[in-house]
Amino acid sequence: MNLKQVANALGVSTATISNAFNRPDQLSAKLRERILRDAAELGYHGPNLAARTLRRGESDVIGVMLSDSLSYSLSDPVASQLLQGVADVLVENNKHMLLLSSLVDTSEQLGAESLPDGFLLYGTIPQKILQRVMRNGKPVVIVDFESAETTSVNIDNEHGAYEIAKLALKGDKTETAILGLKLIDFNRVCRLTQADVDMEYQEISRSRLAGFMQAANERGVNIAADAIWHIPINNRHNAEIAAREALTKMPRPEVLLCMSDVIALSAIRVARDLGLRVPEDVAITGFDGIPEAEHSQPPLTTVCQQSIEKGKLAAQLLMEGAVNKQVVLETRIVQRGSLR
Amino acid sequence: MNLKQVANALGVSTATISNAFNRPDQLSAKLRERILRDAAELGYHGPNLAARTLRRGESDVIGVMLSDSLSYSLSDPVASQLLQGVADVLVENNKHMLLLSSLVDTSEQLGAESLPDGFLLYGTIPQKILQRVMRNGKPVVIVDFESAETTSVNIDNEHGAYEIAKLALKGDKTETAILGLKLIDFNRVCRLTQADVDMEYQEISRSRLAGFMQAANERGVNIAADAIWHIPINNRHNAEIAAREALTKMPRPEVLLCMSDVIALSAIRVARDLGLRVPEDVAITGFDGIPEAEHSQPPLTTVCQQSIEKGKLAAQLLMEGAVNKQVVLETRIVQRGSLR
DNA sequence: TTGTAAGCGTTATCAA
DNA sequence: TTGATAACGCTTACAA
Repeated sequence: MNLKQVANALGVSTATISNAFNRPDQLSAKLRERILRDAAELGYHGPNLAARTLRRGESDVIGVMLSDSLSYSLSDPVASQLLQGVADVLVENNKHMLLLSSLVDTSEQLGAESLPDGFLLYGTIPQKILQRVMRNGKPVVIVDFESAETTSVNIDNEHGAYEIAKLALKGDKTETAILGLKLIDFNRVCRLTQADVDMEYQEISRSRLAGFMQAANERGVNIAADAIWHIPINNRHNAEIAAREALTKMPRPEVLLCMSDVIALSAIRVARDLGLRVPEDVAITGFDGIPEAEHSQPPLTTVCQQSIEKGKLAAQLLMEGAVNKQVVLETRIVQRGSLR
Repeated sequence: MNLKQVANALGVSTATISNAFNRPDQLSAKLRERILRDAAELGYHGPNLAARTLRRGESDVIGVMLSDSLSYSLSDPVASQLLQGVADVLVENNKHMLLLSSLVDTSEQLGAESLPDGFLLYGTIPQKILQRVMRNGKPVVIVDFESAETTSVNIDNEHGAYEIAKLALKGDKTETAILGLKLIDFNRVCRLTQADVDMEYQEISRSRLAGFMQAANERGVNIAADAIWHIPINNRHNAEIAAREALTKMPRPEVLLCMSDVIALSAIRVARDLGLRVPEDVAITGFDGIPEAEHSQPPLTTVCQQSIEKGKLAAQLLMEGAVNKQVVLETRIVQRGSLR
């Protein structure tokens, strides 16, 4: 059932049907009502999106490209919250959301990239793919990733990390370990070497590391490379492995600086399993401010980033067609029981 | 940059370019290589999806329609897990995922429904919308929702609820309350009346209620209507309100049967706030088997449904073009600390 | 292996 | 308000 058939069936021209759906001002209200109703009855619910897109050059679809796999991203609380914010704004603007992953590199995926009117890219997207997406000339907003040529929304990772580490290293605590995110290019949990620490690697994890290290420096605390864990995937399983290693290390850390709440929450559980009291035996800090962080025992002291708001803002900038605007959102420390 | 321009630039015919992307066997491997490389250099990454879809009648896009808002669904652990499973299988099959919500009813949304090659519907979708989606003749698989005319994936909610209630009501415990999901058509947390209990209402919550009630009957336990809470939205906020009411009710419940893990986890927290020991003062059970349920204190005894697997299976059935196949997945009880 | 051309369902323009 | 028509970018049958 297509527009032409509907026009025939209703005894009006195709132009009138098209206008009924796209330009209400081009016909009388009654006629429009009648057309919409009768068309629906015939099983015609509006112009075919492919044809309409081809003709208009606009699909009302927004591509949301995630740096990780879709299924990982949907399981990660931070990515989920970002998507919630994005979804809210897109729905409000009558846009549809097409999920893409920068890990998929098939010709089908490349073809799909021609459909959206604009893109929202989340996380560390390979330069090559970013270039490809940008070259098609549609609006792009990137989140949690820096690029001078694009509108972007970021948080000040280094500052947030600095602030919380400074808070954690207050007093006389000195034995400190860091449970990091993906810090090097290796797919298993491990400790860093000094060479790893000195390496350049453009990820938010590096900014957080820099913040931690600066605070440690200022407090006169030394954190050796082998007290820093690389956690390639931010999930419970990896986090528990690293937390167990860190908390059984001798001398035992009095402070555990974690680069994500997921990691910190796992660390709290591991500490409990090991019979350690938090924060008396070991203080633990997180990063992100996910909802679960409020409800652990003890609740988590963390750096709150408003992920939902970040998603909303990014989507809004995309809707507005913001050009080359770089936004950096504030973070704030939320002090709870895991750190006195 | 389109296929024709690329053909001109490379000095070959449009058919050859098209074949290079779609039918590798129609030209020599070297020529194909050259074309793909040169085309990419020109900024052409493959056929325009709208045009390709229009011509082929296939978009490689699958529409995933959620009964709730996108942003709520992304925040709900069960829906998220389902989406993870779906995403995995779709990506494997080189399909793209377009998110839709049955709550959105604009002409844009209706238009968007013309794009996908098939639909996966999750949750209680209004009959009218289900009909509309089905009328366009594309494959449809529904999840957590029953309809004789469609392939569907469900779990046996009544049986799962029956089993866990039977377990919970073992021994001499009799004072019981139920924290339900959406049981009536009202948007605030409240208790039921007897009339509400007797009402017909096609939701999984009703099956779970039936299972609870049957087990209670068999145990000789009476659960009054005013010991059953209606929780219209499955989130922490609503759950806490209901849990607080239930746990401060006199006589105080010894058993709290919750229709979701999100609710049960909130109930555990509320119990702790009230100074009640779980399970000594009040035993609490959940439903779903979300990851967090393993890590609460105490960990939650619940009915495990494998939501990720459910999503995978549904997507597989959709990919296979299964016709009118009704699958009911097993649930299993996982006994942990919240119920002895 | 190549070139040609019809047609997918729409929108927009133009003249009536 | 209508009807006719070109164009959007592609795929594919067919002939070369």
